[in-house]
Amino acid sequence: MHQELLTRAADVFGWQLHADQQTVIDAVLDGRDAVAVMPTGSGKSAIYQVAGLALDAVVLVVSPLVALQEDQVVGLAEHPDAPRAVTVNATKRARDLTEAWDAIDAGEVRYVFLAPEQLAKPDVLERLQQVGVGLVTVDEAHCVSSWGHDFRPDYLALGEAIERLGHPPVLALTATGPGPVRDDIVERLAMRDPFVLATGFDRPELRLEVRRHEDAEAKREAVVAQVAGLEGTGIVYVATRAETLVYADELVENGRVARPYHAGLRVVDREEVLTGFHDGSIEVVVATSAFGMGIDKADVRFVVHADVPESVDAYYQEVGRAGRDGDAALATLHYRAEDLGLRRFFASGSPRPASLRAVFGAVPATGSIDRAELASASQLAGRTAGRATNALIEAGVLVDGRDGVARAPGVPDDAAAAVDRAKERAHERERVEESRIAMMRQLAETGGCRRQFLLGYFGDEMPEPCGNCDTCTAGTAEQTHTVDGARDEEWPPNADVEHAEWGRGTVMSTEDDRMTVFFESAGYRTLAIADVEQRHLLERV
DNA sequence: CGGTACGGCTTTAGAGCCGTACCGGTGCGCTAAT
Repeated sequence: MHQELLTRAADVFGWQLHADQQTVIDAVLDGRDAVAVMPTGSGKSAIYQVAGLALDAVVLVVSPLVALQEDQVVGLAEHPDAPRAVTVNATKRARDLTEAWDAIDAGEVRYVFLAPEQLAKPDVLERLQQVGVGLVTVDEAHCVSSWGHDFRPDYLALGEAIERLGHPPVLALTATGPGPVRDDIVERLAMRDPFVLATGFDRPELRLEVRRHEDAEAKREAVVAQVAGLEGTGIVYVATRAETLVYADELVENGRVARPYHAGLRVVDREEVLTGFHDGSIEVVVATSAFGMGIDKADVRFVVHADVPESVDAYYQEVGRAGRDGDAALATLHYRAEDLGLRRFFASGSPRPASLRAVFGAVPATGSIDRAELASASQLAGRTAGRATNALIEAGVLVDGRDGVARAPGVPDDAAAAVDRAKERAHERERVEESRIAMMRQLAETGGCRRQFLLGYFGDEMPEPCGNCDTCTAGTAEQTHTVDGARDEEWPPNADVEHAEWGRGTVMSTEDDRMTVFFESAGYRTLAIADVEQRHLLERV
């Protein structure tokens, strides 16, 4: 990287960039797409901010939460020599929005922060096309994979929006990107031969524990008793909004300064909890998964899961909020197999066939239709229409085109066949989701080292048990894990394989007599290595 | 999928059991009512 740019980064922002950051900056300045998977706090934002110093065009930053965008703009404005940054979103007053766009048009703005929903609006895209975008950054890029399909459909249309901006270099940033998620991001954002950087996932200062329960009542008592006795600040994650209230009450009765947090609270209450947590006046936040992105407190001492998370990815993100200062921290999962039921329910909501038919029927046989028009033409709620549309696009019967959604070329006019294909594809997705829950179950139920399992899931091999988890302490980890170098050579992590029924897959990890493979159509599958070898279940491809 | 609330039932009046219906997470943008 040029010394000149390093000097400017130091002058403007006061940063000494480390080698990882520099290689990614070099890649995007060379015009390449890039994916950077780096832990929170390792300076991901510095990558696009410094790249922006070297570019003479707008740096678009797609970010999931408006509140985070405002924080980033404030953060940039604290550096007097930093280029100007603005946000574009629906919460802004009309006058401020006009002023922001005027400044963008006049070339006075370098960083533009917005949510993917903005890029779904034709006028926003048109104005950005005219002013010219030099780099598209997708922050928290795992949202593309986890939210795009149903919750926030506009995430899936990002790839098309990027094409319409002339495909400037695309930079995807996330802290959680195991192979399958990374591949999904690359595909959805239509990235071309991206430079991929994934730095270490291990957080050795976190002690990992799982406590198993049979009875729901006993579990609740155990959680309250544990958290009441823990030192310092922490987070208790629960599955439902109602539980945040129950646990917060019980913790208060047990002498802790605890507050509930979930997305249904009034904005002022949410802000109060966030502020109190950050300044230390609130010791324990009992929260649903809404309490997450943007939490940046160094001295969180514990994360306790009162309910099992939906995936290993979610678990790792949530426990990763403890111990950012590098001091010892505790992550305890209170596990009941029955709690997985709620996760299955959340994962099971494929679009109804009637919605698929309505959307397909509303797309003209020739030409295309705007996504917003599609919702009204199909007489469905916006979100239902968006999900059904994405399901049809995923199934390949519709395409996201320049002027909206259109019939895929070469696909028959037959609505029933189109709906069947989309149903089949949605079913595949459900199988993948179920397999992710199954991996969470394995992590909770394994007698092996938790950290070895966790790192294996992220494609990082850890040769020895970690010594800082409950199974290592209990001694079961040592018994369970046997490293077999020869086997590892034959089925190394990230090897591409083919299975007769499940098709193409990627080896995630091998342990004991089993190996875990991620299949695009069937998700995570654990195979007995003896079977694989004797019955030739897998082929290297 | 699993928990809970509730209505109806009974070896019928006070309490417990059973079956059924319902509910459950994440945020953007926009609109209507205040």
